Amino acid sequence: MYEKKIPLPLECGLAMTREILGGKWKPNLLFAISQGINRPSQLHRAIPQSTKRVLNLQLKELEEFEVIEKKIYHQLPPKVEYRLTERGETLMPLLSQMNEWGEENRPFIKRVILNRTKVLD
Amino acid sequence: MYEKKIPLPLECGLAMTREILGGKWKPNLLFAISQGINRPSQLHRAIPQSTKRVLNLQLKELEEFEVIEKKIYHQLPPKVEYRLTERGETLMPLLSQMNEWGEENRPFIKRVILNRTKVLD
DNA sequence: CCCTCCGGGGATAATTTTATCCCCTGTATG
DNA sequence: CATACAGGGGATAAAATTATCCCCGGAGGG
Repeated sequence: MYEKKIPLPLECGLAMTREILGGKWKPNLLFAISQGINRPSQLHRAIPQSTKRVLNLQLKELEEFEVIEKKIYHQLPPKVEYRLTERGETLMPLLSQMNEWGEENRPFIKRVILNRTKVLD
Repeated sequence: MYEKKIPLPLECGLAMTREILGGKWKPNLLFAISQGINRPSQLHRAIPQSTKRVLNLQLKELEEFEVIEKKIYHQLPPKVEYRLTERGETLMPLLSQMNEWGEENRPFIKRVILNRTKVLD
């Protein structure tokens, strides 16, 4: 994993949460897993904008912080399942709120983003 | 501002929220402003790990998405005050939860982070 | 005159995060 | 044999975000 050169503020709750949920696809992954979409290939199909590779990296970090658990079935073809840990469960309310707030404000935010380039017509 | 080359999923609530709160210091800024620490120099003193420059950039983005408002008093010495907009107020519950979750899990997260390098003893 | 404070930002570097590309084991199916 | 599926990851590039450096105007106090 990439080793940070700039230490992050370990005494700040906000920074801690950011460390867990800050990854681009982490919230989506957690959300999906909580809904039972818990196998790597399923997750990739659920989030096709990303790549297996990247999703694996983010999953690994979620696992490192014990927010999800990985179960490997030593079979052929291989089978892997992720699921939320207890700690992970405690994140769900937060995720829901993030999603709700985003949905409620989406129309506006979208407009702002699109207007950043449109103005140049 | 930097113009993104990879378009973000405009139909996803989580992505929208990330767009607003994703900046490294944005949650801290919002939190501080909500507490009445609302002048640029005060904010910088409250978040000395960052720089005026960087804080200004992030404040500008928060302003762009109408989460905060900037009031400029044309005086000498100049005076500027930020405050939450209505939209910004709706973020506060989210921020509180992020902070709480982070605080509750801080000991553990901290340990994980520190152990990433310590193992090499 | 020098330093401090208030506010600001251009230019550029460094860091961090994501993406891309391609290869791997092994089974099954056309 | 080729392709698809299940799982995985090294190497490297690109993108995005943060940091650093230094300068600006103007007022005020030693």
